[in-house]
Amino acid sequence: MARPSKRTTLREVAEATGLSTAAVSYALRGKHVSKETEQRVRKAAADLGYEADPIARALAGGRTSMVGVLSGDLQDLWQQQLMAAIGRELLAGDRYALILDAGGDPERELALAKQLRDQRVDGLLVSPVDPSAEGWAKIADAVPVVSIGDSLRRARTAGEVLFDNRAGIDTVLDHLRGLGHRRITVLTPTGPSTPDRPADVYVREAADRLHLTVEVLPCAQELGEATAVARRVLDGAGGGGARRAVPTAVFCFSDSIAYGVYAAAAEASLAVGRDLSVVGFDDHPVSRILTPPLTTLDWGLADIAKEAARLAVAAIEGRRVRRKRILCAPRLSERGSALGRGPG
Amino acid sequence: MARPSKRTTLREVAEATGLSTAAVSYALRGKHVSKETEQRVRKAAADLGYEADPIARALAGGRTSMVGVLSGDLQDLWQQQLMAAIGRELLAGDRYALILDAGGDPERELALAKQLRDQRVDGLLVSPVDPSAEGWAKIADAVPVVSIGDSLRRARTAGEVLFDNRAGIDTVLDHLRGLGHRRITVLTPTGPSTPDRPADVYVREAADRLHLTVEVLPCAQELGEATAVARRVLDGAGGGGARRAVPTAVFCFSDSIAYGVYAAAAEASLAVGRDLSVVGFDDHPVSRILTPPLTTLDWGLADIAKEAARLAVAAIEGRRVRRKRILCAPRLSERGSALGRGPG
DNA sequence: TCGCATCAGTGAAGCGGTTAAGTTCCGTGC
DNA sequence: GCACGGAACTTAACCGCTTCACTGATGCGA
Repeated sequence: MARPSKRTTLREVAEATGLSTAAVSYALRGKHVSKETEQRVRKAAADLGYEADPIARALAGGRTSMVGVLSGDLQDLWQQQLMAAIGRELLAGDRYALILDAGGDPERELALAKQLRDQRVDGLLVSPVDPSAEGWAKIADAVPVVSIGDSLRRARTAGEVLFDNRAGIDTVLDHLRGLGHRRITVLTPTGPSTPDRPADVYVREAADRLHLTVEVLPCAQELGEATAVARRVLDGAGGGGARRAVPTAVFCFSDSIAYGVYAAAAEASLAVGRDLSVVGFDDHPVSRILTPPLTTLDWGLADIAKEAARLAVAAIEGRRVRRKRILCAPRLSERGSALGRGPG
Repeated sequence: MARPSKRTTLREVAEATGLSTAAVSYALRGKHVSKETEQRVRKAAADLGYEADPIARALAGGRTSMVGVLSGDLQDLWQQQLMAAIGRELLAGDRYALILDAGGDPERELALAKQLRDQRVDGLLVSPVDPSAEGWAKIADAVPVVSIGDSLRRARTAGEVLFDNRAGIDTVLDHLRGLGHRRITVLTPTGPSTPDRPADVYVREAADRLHLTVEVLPCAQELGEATAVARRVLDGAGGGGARRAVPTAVFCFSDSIAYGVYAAAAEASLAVGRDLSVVGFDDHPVSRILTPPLTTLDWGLADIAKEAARLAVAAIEGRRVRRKRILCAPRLSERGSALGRGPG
């Protein structure tokens, strides 16, 4: 529990080599000293098992080689995938990825971001719950921030990887319309107070254009809750409790939510694909092994992780980058969960 | 990019109140000072928007209220769930959970653990790749460590949450035998050099006892790779490449792997449940919405997260705890993926 | 031969807190 | 009336590293 084995400090290496701590500090970072002393210092450091204390280093203003990765809601399976992928990407570049979960709470999200900033992470990747929060500005001023999925409107970020949601929505609704669907329910993730996310707007625009009857409902990512919401939808008892027509297709803004619909459909003995079409949004690996495999959007998770990491690393290293705003286009992974139906 | 807005420091609060920094430091932690000054200091601190710098605090030897959560392999869907659950659990207790991923690499795992220790996390939760590594000892001496899923044999940990693997294996193999299966393939996660994990041993013991023909194969968590391995198994071309009999049941040591088997079975036009029985190990939320729903073991993930967090927090706060070794018993979630078959 | 960069290395001042060891001041018990 | 003890603060020494300003040597062109 206590800290028995004191670690070797810079000073000890200095004493061992007969140099000043400053010289050693420089030497170990390959600056400013002769090749010869550098070798000598490195050897001594190795012999003594010296490893720089990241905390002291951070306090004195150095790099930490830590990068914060902040998920808005780690309950979402796709976010889990994304965070893991980003983590690996960064690890490959010898940086430590600290993954944090805001649990869908905008205040917590900001608090965590601040904590990360205070920990002197070199950079911060965030898939935000509340992209328009004021707080981002100050954070982005202190550390390079790359946002994923949404622009941090109030902040000057180091880059962003965005999803062309409008394209995604158009693609899916087009597809569903082409299959003959007219009455569609759209399930979007609940942001406790998701402010001006324009997804709803896009949905309504597309719906108007395509003459579709859509209903947009918020829905949590967690399977149980998603199932509950889906149950109500398939019951015709959605939204306000008013009894209304059951949709022929459900378009879910995350595969997690789609899984809830599968569960509810099974309970109601509805065959997904035949009796009810379902479309997801993320192409989670599991989606392809469902029965029927989930028709969903593929945004290229691996690339997203790669691009996001690249942007962050570039910013950290002070490199300029040509395009700091990446817009990902979706590809429809057409599988078996959305099928045609006679008109009506 | 630069750090423009300097944060208010302890000194500034001291000056504002006409006290010494020491007094302020004490006051803010409610020690050693009169009620009156404490109030005065708190007010000044609030007015100035003072927030202690965690790095400086850590350097000086204080608490950080950060807890490290280290996953051996965040590719595994169940680990994703577990880490997320632990994160929430800790968050609820006002501690920051830093989730890291060792990517299945034992060396990296230790490096990350050290990094975390050096970051002065108050505690460390770890679901280890290599529980018998020497390195754990020194880490556990510097920070309270709670291990999940395996004992850190060489280290004096603050607690452990273990799974009764033997019971799990017995349960599943018993179950499969009862259903009439005799030829069973067991797919275990690859540890790059998983040393003395006794799972294989348990499997063989149980197999001998039950007169089963089992083959144990290592398998990665990632869906693509798991599918590839499963493909070979269903091909009868497993292991060494020698042609041999196809098993009637596959027992997977993680649901992730089971998903790979589902995928491979679909490719081979085998109906899971009828033509091939599959059993998983984790009860991932998605498992219940597969077709057929995956028969798997339920270890009570929520409780695991809760217990692990509890042990860690207790250790951090220096509380003694009655049982620092929790053994979780599995419950068989019998669903549709493992069904009976005639003898043979 | 001199003046002036340049290079290798040193000293010391932080970074922003914590904490052990005083220093005052004051109420008490005897 | 006085030594004593504790409350309330202050002083100053770190924690371990980075970095700025500076000192000597050395090289070198003029």
